[in-house]
Amino acid sequence: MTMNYWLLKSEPDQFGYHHLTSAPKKRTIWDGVRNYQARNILRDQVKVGDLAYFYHSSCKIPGIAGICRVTKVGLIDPSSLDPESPYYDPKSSLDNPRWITIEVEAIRALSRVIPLKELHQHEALQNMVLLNRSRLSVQPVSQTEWDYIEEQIIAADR
DNA sequence: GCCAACGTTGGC
DNA sequence: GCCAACGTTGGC
Repeated sequence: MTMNYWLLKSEPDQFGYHHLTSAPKKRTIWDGVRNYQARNILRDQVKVGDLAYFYHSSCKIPGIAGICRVTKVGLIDPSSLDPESPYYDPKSSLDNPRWITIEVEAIRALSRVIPLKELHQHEALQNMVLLNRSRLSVQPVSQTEWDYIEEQIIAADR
């Protein structure tokens, strides 16, 4: 069986990692993604059991804040069907849903946010999607990159 | 708040 | 299907 790794962006002012850890069952539906490439990844590639970095964007110190695990896939994004939601999409419906997403569960917060600036400094991470396609809000992390970050950055903090 | 990068829309 | 105009993301 193959294991996939991902990076999910969220603005901590709206929903930070601590929101996830204090949510019921430490879980949340990853709603509000309205970019087709990101949607396609969520719909077609992300599997239950995959791990993901929870990344804080558009904030004072952008970076990786925690780790989460995928608990459900193939969910219709509820916000897309809710006329009250800022993410409402009138072109989406229950019968023909346009925005498919996942549920994730908090695994652990990192002892510190690993700043984007720091990731940039590692030669081994120069090919990370995060450092090259900065606007994609759901993106793959390679096994090599994941292992490097775990071993060289996260473990080094302990 | 600025602005570069880049995604989306819509006229043709 | 092209591409100009426009909107959004996100680091700084």
